[in-house]
Amino acid sequence: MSMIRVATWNVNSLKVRLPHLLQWLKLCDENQQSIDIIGLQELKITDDKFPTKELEQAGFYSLPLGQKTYNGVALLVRKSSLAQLHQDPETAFLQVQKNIPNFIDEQQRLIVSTIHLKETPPIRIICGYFPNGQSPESDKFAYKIRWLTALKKYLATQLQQYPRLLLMGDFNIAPEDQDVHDPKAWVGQNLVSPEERAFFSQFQELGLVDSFRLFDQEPKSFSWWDYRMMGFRRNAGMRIDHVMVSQELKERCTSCKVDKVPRKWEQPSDHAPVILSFTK
DNA sequence: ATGGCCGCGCGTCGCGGA
Repeated sequence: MSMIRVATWNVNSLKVRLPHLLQWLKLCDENQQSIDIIGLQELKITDDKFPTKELEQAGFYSLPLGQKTYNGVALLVRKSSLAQLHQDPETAFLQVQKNIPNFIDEQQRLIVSTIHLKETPPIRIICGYFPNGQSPESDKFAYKIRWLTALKKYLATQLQQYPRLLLMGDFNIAPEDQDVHDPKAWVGQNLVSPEERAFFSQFQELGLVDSFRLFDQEPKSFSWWDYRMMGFRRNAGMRIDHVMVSQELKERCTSCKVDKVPRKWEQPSDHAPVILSFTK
């Protein structure tokens, strides 16, 4: 009954948050809740500045896709969790895809790879930093819709190919009103619009499951809190970071949790990590 | 009370974030 743990975390600048990331990974280890695979978003650094060495010293291989100032995503995998034949930076990440195929994009928002962990079939991991969308009238929203449309198409083909598929990241979509601290105040805004939520439903129709809702959760569970207005202290947040899994993985899930601990630290990211556990 | 906080860049304010 050996466990795999996958986490997603929007770190809001890896340069600033590397100490938190390392601290958090260590804390998980100490609690016997070691993370095997991590998807990061909002790196805000180019690949030449990615802390490959520090993360390798912490026991992880990295697959970054960064850019200056904005966006940027990465996958990390624990070296010791990899199948023997893949315990090498060259073979840790297989069948890598950077950004959505056939979708021309300046913004670095999607990283995909197949990962072979010990004693379990390979897992297809998709890590995304979905566009924010600003407001439904904006050009940025139109871009978000185009991005989501392209992603949906890609997911459909990936699900045909990979029975063990996991899609995680900062979706910038609160799927339901229970994922919003004050649904009335958010009516008509991005993150909650019917158009964005329809994409989330369509991902579910493709066979992906919101793993968080497979389990009992505290009411008002969120993954992001605004820095302003004492958002975290008032628990005025949103649940916009998600881990979706294919049917074959769904059967194996044992828990999905938001870890609010690092949100309480000094100079935190505005997002908390979400951790999914499933059996091998 | 419609703001308030962060991180970034050729920067000392404006933009983007959600």
